[in-house]
Amino acid sequence: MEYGRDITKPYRPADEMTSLGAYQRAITIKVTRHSRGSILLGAMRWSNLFIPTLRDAPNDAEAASHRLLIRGGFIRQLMSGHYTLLPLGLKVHEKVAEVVRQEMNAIGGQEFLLPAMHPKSIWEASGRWETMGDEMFRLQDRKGTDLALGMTHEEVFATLALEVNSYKQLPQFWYQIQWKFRDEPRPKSGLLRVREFAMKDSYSFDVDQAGLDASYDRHREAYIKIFARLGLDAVPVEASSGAMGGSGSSEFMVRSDAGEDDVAMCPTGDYAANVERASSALPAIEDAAPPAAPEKFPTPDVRTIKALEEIEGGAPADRQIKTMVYVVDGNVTLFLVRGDHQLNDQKVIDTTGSTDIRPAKPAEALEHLGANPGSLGAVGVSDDIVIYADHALEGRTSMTTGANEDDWHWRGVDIARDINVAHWVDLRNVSAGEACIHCGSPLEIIRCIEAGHIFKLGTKYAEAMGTTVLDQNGKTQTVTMGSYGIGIGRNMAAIAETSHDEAGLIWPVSVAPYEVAITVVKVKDEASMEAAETLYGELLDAGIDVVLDDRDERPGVKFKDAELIGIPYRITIGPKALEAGEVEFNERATGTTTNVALSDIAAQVTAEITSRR
RNA sequence: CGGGAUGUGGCCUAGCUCGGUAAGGCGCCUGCUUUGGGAGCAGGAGAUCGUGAGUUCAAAUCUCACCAUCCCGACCA
Repeated sequence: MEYGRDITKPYRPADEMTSLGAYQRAITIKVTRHSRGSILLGAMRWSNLFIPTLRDAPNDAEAASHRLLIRGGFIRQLMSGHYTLLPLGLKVHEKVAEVVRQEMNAIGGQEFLLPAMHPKSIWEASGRWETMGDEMFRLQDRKGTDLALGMTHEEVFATLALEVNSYKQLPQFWYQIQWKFRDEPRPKSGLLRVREFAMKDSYSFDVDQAGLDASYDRHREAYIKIFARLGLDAVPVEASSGAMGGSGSSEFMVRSDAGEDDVAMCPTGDYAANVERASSALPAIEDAAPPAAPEKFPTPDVRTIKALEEIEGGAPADRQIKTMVYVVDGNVTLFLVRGDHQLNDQKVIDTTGSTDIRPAKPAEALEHLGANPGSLGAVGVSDDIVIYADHALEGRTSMTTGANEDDWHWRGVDIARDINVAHWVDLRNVSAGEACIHCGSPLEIIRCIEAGHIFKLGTKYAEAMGTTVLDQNGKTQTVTMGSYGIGIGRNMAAIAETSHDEAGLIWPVSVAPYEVAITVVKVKDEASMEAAETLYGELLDAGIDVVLDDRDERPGVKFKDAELIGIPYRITIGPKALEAGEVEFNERATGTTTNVALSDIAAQVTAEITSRR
């Protein structure tokens, strides 16, 4: 009897499988919308599958997830930021999406599917046709009408919600899993940051703030469950709301060097925030009593904090005021932080509420302040220059700062007395080792992947679209919205990034491309192949997503592939053990192998897998 | 957009300094041998050396331009 490449000899049902339609149905992974139980599993013989594994990763792939997803035959790049999901990649992607879908449904989410292409008008209504800038892909149709490829869907959903008219219909949780297009300035690390990707985006609609708070909390809990099921250790952290606006947001962060965000975390777990908005407690500094007025003193060639520390009559960095000159909405604006602190750009954006921000050019500083960078300060500047100062400078006296005259500085500056601060705000970067604002423990700064982000949007978009309902008093109320996002492919990459070893990927059962592989050591051994086919049928019947490795390859090749691809369990059928009525059962994550009676293996594997879904 | 790097069969690389018409490994095809950890032998297919221009008797190699990709910084799921 011939095995191996013979696709005309399926396990079952033999007659059905000979029709092309039945065969296609069988090999198609179909994930239905409502429950895990209805995931239909295909007939999967490895000898017929397209799983192009590679021994070497392309040299321009650096991130572990990127390398392994390519080597394992999950993805291929078409161009920068655009990836093809190969059959194996699509299976994982669908399973991640299905976990998300189930948890959204569990909190009452209703699934939609919105167009990816939008008219200019709705983006103009929210003001984002302008503010999204180059991030938005734009195009025109044959009539010359301006269109955009959707990068998010607040506008469209808020428009749909025009048909909700009564508070009695609220809250509503609406979501979709759909493609987003973002013209990222720098796509990177395989699936971690791309320009075209599937996102689950959901939106809540409530009559009031209390309703929004509750909707937000329900999403937060759903997200915690989602990440737990995906095998991701995702920590909710306080986040900046960025371009979305709104009153608050949390990011779900997965610790990884491949990430792009830094999170300040208290080791006790009582505080975690993106450095874009993190704060910390600083020890108080005792200042000497200031002189009656600041003193100007010569500082030839001093242009840096460090140089000012070292010069005769200078001051340590924590007694200096660093003056950063920016242009905000066209106006020169000063941001002051302590000399040893770093200005955080996101905090500048968040506190000013503007996205039109750039550092001033030296010529602009010279024009408005009278000196070049290195000698700039806020003492005695014109009243029409708005000054923001960091909290760490509040109450400080006897400070040193630039005198707005090259080669001169002030000392003895009493900030309250000498500088006209308009806004006392948080502007500085938190550094590792600074004290937690809750418990005083030293904070750690941890590199993370942003796996999800939830926002309290408030009424911004509903107002723009005119989305209102009548409340219990018959009064018109603008609905208040939340929006909640999870990148499907990004999460897939995050799992790969955090769960692999030298041999390859280690998928959790919940998203594994196959739950178990049956590896036939010697396909030409009839007894082996028969046992394998029988077991394969039993597992299919039990609803297990199983692949039969019936390739006529040496066993080493098959073991390596199964490990690279990260299939959680492997059943090895070899002639010797089989004579004793046994097969090997191997767990990918631990590497443990046990011999199990052939008669017991199906039940044991099924129990193991179903307990881990 | 600023800085750095790279582009040679499907994948990894050599060749480039010092021009002479492309080499090896993996993979693929055929045959034989092999069969519990990426097999061996023999034969074979597959490359306008990113694109274009220039220099030269001659360009993968030198020059210029462009394109693409990756990495580091400003943005976000």
